[in-house]
Amino acid sequence: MRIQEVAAEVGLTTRSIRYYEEIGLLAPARSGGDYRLYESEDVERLRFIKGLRDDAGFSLSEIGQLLEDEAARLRNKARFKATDDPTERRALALDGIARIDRQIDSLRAKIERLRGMISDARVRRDKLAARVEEIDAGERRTHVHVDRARTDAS
Amino acid sequence: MRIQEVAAEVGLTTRSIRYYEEIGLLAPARSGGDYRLYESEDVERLRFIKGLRDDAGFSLSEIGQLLEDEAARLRNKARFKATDDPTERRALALDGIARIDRQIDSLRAKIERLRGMISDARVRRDKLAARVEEIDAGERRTHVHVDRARTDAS
DNA sequence: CTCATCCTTTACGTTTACGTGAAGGTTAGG
DNA sequence: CCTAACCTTCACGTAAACGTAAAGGATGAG
Repeated sequence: MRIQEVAAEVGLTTRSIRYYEEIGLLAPARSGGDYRLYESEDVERLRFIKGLRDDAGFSLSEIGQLLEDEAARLRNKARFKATDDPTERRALALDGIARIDRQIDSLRAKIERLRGMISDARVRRDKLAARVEEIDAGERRTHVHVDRARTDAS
Repeated sequence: MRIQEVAAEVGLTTRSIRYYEEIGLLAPARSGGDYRLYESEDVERLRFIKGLRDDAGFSLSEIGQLLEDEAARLRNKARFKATDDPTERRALALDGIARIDRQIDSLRAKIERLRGMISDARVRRDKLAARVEEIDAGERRTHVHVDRARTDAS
């Protein structure tokens, strides 16, 4: 796959993709004529980058860190397969677990802060909902109610 | 409160605070000598801005949108107090609820995407943990306790 | 072989979100 | 009243994350 096709599929501009390569997030193969050639693995990587950027709001340097951890994971995996020394295999696995735990902690911290913001908002929401119910209770002739479904789940 | 005190308390630089004012996120009162004077309400607002910026990764323009919603909420609140027509009061409360729900939805969507990333990570983690347990089980069975800690290459 | 359409590198431009002085006014303590 | 420590408004500088155009090479259909 060449760059424009990848860009269309993933939803990035060619400039962004080249930029990501420039700062070391990516390293596609080259054709004889110096064209960049993207494997499905590269496309996956780009999707991952876009997800981290758009969904989680990570900076490209943070993403770089996560990808390096990912690369270390793959190196560990290869080394794990190459050896049969249980002590080394155990150490490799534990290292992988530590890396993943760091990633999870960072994601979880983000979630916790977002949750705090939600619960603040929910307090305000419930106050308003209570107002509406008061009014409705006062107006016995009407048959309306407030949708409280959103206040149930977190 | 003057700008430096606020900055220290909230954890922002004076430059950032002035910048937020410049782009319309804030409008503190002024003293006779043109000094900015911050009320506790302004400090709250700054905390809110910092939270959205750091925790949720919102851009300042997105934050501006949220704050406008917040301002509309306050206008509604004032209007709510000023009237006693139950129909209008009900409409105002419902409008406020709708605004808050939009905020919550946007936060929740972010959380969901982060959660997806966490569960991906957890799957990988569990696989590695299983490896470690396998190894430990094997070691117990064979009763081999050679200390190779210093011979491994990480 | 030709032409259109890709692709390449190089390089300057842009927006966001500030940092960092410069030049000067304000305020509180001694 | 003086001085240090605030504050003010310019105004230029910067890093990140690209946009955009120029100048030229590669590739595929006809």
